[in-house]
Amino acid sequence: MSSQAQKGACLSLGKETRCMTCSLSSLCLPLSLNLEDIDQLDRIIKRRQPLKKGDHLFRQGDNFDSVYAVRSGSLKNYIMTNDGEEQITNFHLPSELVGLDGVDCSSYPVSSKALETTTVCEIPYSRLQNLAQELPDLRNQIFSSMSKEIRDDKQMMLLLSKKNAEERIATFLANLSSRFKRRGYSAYTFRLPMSRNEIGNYLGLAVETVSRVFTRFQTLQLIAVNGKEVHITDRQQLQQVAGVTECEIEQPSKLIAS
Amino acid sequence: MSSQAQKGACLSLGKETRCMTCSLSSLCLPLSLNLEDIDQLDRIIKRRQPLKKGDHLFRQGDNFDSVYAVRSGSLKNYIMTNDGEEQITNFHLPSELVGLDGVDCSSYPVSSKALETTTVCEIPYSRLQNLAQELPDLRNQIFSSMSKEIRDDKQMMLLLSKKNAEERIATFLANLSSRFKRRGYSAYTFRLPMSRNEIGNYLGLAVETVSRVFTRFQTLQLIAVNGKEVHITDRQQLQQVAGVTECEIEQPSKLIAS
DNA sequence: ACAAGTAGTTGAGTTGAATCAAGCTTGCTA
DNA sequence: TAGCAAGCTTGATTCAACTCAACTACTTGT
Repeated sequence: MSSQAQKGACLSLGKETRCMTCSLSSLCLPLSLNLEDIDQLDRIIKRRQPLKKGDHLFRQGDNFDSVYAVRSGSLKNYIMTNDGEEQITNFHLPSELVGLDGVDCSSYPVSSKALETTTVCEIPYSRLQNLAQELPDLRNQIFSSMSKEIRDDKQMMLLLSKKNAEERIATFLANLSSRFKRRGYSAYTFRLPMSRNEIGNYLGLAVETVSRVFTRFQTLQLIAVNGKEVHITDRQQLQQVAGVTECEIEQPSKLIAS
Repeated sequence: MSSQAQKGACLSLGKETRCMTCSLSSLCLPLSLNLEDIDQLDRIIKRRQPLKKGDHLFRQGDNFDSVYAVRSGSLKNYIMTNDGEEQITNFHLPSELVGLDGVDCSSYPVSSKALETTTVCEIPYSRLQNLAQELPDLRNQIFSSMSKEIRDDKQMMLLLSKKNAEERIATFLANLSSRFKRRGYSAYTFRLPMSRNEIGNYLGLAVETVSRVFTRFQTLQLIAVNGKEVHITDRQQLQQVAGVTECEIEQPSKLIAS
């Protein structure tokens, strides 16, 4: 478990860790920043102590000062409803940026909590802002990340407003599969970092429904599940149930493609 | 109808229209750009011929080249599902920016269609990008708009995944009310620019359900409806049904507040 | 001014997912 | 390693919203 969590982390840990040598840099900095630019970015990034499962990276209402890149582990972001219920708005895997939705607020509009032992790179926003002025590529990268988040959110709205339970879960699994694949893990066998409860919360379904659909998908030979371990037996069929074509699941951005 | 649509438009129409004299500038450019900055922005903005009801501002897949500010009228943005159904992701009222979710794509990820006669200011993205490099305030303004959109999207997810039909419609009406108020219209009496069908599509409800809830709200003396004309009789109660506090409906951004 | 189509309302019946309830499994800790 | 709590699964029942259907009220075009 610990070894799996480390796979996505930087090659050399400790104080000497640099963006330039980080195995994630091609994902969290997909544009071709030149070496000098990377070096500048490197200098403002703080490496933090790992978060333990259940620790908060930040809480809704906390003073907004930094954005974060996940290095290993995973996070859930959630907002609170008036009656104290939580609504999960996102799960974050290694290389993904967290906290950009706080940019124009004095405080974070969501809470972010570790689902397992998790390490992040902290990027103080005020310094990022200064740096963005000098580095057009970096600035575009931030625009790009935000714009991707907006697009993903629209897809999520579609899911929540039009898809039934089976389609939601198929979409969720196919999406996770693509994200793991992109990060060099298997697209077919992976471990869910979140509970059934959290999946249901995120997808707008009751836990029981999540459980039932998992069982149904196993009967249909689409997946094989053992606790949190998932094996996708028929990826194509799963994507068909999801009602999406491959490219919709994780659309490569213009900048990555070029 | 036409006169109402014009209220939000620039004070002087025609070729001489300038951001500086536009009654919307405090909304679409809420930060304190200095006069020189506004002048620079002014030079890159194109005023377009009004769109007629049903005209597209752009279509999903169109080459991304500009973002737009609505001057008068209204737009709906929508994505297409695989089976050709549309999912409305947003309605846009005067002063709101449209098209920012295309920033890191070569093409718009959504379509945008006029709900009535609508005028927009076109801002060519390549030139905005150059300008953003020189004007930190403008750059922050763009970050800010995108980040607000992300926050709104999260609230929409909460609505779609946790709220029932009554809560959804109350939230929708309370939100529109706040947006009209902010633009100098009445918060209590306004005209819905969209059909019941479009409201249902947006909120993840059947048309019939929208209609029934409208009727129920009238019986409860929360609102009075006559076709597309809505009068809010008990705003406080409506907000209570919506399950939000006033500030959540249209959260002022840090930049506007400061 | 009228016909025809579109948008909105209302009622009846159906249904997919929620809720309630109970049993099972896993993992922690004392 | 026994005992307990939390997470997960499965079944039975309920219910909010959907679908289908019929009717009414507006538009719009000729």
